[in-house]
Amino acid sequence: MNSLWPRSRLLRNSRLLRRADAIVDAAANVFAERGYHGTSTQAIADVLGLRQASLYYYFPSKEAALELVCERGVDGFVETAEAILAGAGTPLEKLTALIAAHLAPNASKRDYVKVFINERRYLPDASRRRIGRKSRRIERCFEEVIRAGIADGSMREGADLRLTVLAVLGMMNSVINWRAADQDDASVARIAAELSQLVVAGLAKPVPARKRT
Amino acid sequence: MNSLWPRSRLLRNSRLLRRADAIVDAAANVFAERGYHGTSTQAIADVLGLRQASLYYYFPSKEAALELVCERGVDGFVETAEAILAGAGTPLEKLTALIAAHLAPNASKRDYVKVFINERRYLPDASRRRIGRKSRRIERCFEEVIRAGIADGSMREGADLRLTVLAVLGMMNSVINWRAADQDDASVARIAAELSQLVVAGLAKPVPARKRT
DNA sequence: ATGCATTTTTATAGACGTATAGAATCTATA
DNA sequence: TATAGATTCTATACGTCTATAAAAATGCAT
Repeated sequence: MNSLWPRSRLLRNSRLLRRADAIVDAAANVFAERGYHGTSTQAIADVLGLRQASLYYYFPSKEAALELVCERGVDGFVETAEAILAGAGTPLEKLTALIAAHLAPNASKRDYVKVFINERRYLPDASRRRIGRKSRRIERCFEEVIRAGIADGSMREGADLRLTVLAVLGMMNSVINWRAADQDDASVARIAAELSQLVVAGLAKPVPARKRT
Repeated sequence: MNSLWPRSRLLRNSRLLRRADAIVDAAANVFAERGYHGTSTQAIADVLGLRQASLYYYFPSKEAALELVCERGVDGFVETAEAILAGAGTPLEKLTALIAAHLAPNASKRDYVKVFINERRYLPDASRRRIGRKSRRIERCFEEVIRAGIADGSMREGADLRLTVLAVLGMMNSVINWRAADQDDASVARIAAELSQLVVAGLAKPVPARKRT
């Protein structure tokens, strides 16, 4: 009749996890604002109305906190991207979907994404590499979709694939640093639409096709 | 017959300036690698084989050093961009030239540019605003050239101008963070060409024009 | 060589930052 | 309400960091 853990332990865990979540959220907030090295554990505690030393009940070190934040910052990106790649649609449609999906967390997880983008380089080697592997999987999704587009004739050949992907990712990742924090989710969708348009069609006006009939 | 200052003073100044240059160069180097807040004045001194306290003969504070580095990082960008805008050429040609000019310092002033891009947000308010004004002048150059392109029919209408400019700048500014440091100047030119192509033409294959004759 | 100005060093004040230990307080439940 | 365990607090060790002051060393013109 007993479950694996006593009820109290489950309760404890759920409360602990909720609180831990709030702590990491505060860390993300301050890291995003002032950068990892510019943030003192005191500043994180201030956001929560906690004492500086109390944080160490929830994580063993400041570095560990950064790791948690970055983890959440990149979480879901890979899965979503790979799902889009595996799903239905033309390469051009998938590219547009990838861009929209990549930008969506700009609204829902702003601080986490910002920290992931700007501060992950300060992670200790081990976790930086682990997280770097995820980044590379995302890059590969974009690569694959463009490769497919070239193969089926919908995208132009001749571009340096890797370079193009890094450029497009760089463009998308810059958004977190210039989009106003107080804008709504719709603004992210609008940005995604504009960036897709830019990446797919470019700025030049297409040569008008001769009469179709 | 006397110049404004005695010869010794000029000599002093030129030597002082050369040395100051080396100091700022070392600061740029370490700031670029570890970030502003991740850098101790000790680390800068180590690069030079100097004692930590000796740095303060050349600048009054670490913040002042960051300011000098950022200053040099953005220096020339505005002038070059405005010159291109004022010069001859079609908007599309000018856009390509702007992109090439914006990327060129990636090779020649790598550390300075990297610090300007990644660390300027840690500048004290006054200098951050001053340097921010320069950034906005650069943005305006891109805006103007696209506006001109739309006006003369060479670029497509309907895009959000400001958003497009920020995206293109974000794309270009990301280069400093992913281009391998040990590559030659030619690689920057190649990247510039690719990015121009991407921004101008997009990834989609143009609909083949019906027979021209 | 001497003397003056420049540059660098030593020494250190004083603030701040991370992390630990153990005491105090809170919470849920019997 | 008494108790056990969870959470937070106080106090503090200990290292690191920026910046200053004064002494020492160096370079240079005469």
